[in-house]
Amino acid sequence: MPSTPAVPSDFIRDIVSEDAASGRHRLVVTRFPPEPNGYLHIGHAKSICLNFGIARENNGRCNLRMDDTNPTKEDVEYVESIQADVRWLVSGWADHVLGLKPRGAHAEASTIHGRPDHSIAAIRGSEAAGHDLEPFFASDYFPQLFGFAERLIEKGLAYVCDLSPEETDRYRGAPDRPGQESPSRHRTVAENLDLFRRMRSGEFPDGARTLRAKIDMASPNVWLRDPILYRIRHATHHHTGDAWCIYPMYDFAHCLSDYLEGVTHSICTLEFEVHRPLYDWLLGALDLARPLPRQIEFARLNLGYTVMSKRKLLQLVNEGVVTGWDDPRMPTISGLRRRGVLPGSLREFALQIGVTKFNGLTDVAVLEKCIRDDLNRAALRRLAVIQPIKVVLTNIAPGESIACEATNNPEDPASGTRTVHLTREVWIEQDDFMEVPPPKYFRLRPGGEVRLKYACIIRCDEVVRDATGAVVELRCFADLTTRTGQPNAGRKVKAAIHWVSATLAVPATIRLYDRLFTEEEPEKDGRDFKSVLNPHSLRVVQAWLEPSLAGATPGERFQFERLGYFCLDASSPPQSLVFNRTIALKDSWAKTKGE
RNA sequence: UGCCCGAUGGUGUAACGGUAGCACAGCAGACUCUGGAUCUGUUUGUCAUGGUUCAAAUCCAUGUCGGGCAGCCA
Repeated sequence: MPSTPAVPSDFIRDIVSEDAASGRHRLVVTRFPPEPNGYLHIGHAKSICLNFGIARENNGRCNLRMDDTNPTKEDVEYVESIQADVRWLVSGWADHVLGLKPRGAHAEASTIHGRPDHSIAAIRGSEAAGHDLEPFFASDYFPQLFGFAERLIEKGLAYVCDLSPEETDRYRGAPDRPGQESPSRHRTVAENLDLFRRMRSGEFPDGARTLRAKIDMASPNVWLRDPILYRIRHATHHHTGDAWCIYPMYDFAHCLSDYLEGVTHSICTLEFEVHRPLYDWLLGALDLARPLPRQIEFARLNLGYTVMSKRKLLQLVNEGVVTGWDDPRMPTISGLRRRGVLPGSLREFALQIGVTKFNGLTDVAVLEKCIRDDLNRAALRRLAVIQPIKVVLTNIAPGESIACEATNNPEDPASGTRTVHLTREVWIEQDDFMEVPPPKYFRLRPGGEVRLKYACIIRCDEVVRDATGAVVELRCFADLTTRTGQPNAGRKVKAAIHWVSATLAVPATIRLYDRLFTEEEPEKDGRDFKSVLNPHSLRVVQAWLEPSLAGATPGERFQFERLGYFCLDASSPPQSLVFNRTIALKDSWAKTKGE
């Protein structure tokens, strides 16, 4: 088992600890602020674990906030899925620090030391009983944000600009070339206020005007070249409907949303590093009454054999490469869940990979190790045969059934045992028999012996072929004195293989998943990620399962011995069984065999 | 090419001027009624060049390489 320190440490946690120790804040508050324009993926899981982990370690709070300032890209379907995914991931670990608000609550005005202020109250999971709660929405702050914008205008720090999108682009200059001031830059405060209010009342069409901060068109940081704060968009918003036709930009909305919620540490990914001066400028320009939040950036997750952007994942969904956002091959949280991954595995993964500013590529083996470790401890063992070959046990009578006791989970003695029945005809895996085996092959061969796990040792006496010469049946002798509790139970053979009774087994459909891409870096050297899709990422096969599996419930996970971990699909129809393979067991024989 | 950020074994990550450690992967072995799990051992590393210092992965300088930034996206 991986030995991860109980209290993780990284440069961000160090900063938070120092701030907490300095007494600068009453309570450590972080936030997880996804835009509801897609499903959450494992990269978001890293961020969730960081933000909720910090809140948890400091007995603080982590607000879930929809960063929904762009009505044309967002949808309620996404806000629903995001909530479900966050709750699932955090459940049993950090629910108590999950910050939400009473449904319908808005930011409220107050006065602090004679200065006007606005803030919104949060309720932590630990005090949530009896409340009807919902996430925070940046769009709930549109009224306050509008007020902050007016304040900026009044201070001469923002102006309404008449430049068209193309002109704005041209005037911005380039990273190595200063920009040029907009002709609108020197309007009076009164004129700006009037124009901004008319923008809001719907007097102008999309793109006609913007509100911009007045900073420095010659700044080497292009985000300080009079960035746009508001744009006109006559569009219906998923949360505010048609109440607004101007919408704030990310940079303006984000820092102030953090402030309104009392966020102390605003943790985001590296691409926002160049935005930090703007984040600080905006907060600094408004003379705010309470301590300001602080932005800290870390490297986003890159994982081998997958892509990690919502845009590309959406493309896979839209083009039918996968069946949906929750296709078990997707690196989405919902995909991993449907695949059978436990939330604790993802949390452990986040701990293992750490948090830095180095933009690296994480080996999927780390994730797989976390998934296996978790499932190894939790999953009940069952017997199943995927590629069957028939074995006839010649010394067992037709209709005879021999009860054998099978361990449910060797890692957890409390899980007890169950009974499996040995009959004259059983299925074993085709891989577990070879007529002319290579060296070091331990399984069944003509004249050889192998143990049927939990049952007895069998000896292969005869190989039966069909007209084409293909092996269709093995006739074997079952040494019943080698059963548990029998005199020869201790007899050793080189291998124990899995099996199911051919007469009692239940059929099932099994979906065998493999990585979605054939290359560890699908987009290496600018190549199109769709050109390296793995055509065998899904294989559907029929299998035979031990009868006890007929009662499995959707979402239930098992280890099919020697094969891997499997999860009854959430949408498995009641009268038939559909299992998803979460992950195969490590197979050192495959390595030996491969050379 | 302007600005910002980064660089420690194959991969990811510690060491906060004083013994380069951990995890994953790999390899070898032990054990095993799962070729799983477990256990033991083990290969491999401070981007380069200067400087400061008794002492540098760590501080400074220069260079190299990698990433980010020029949406009315977030």
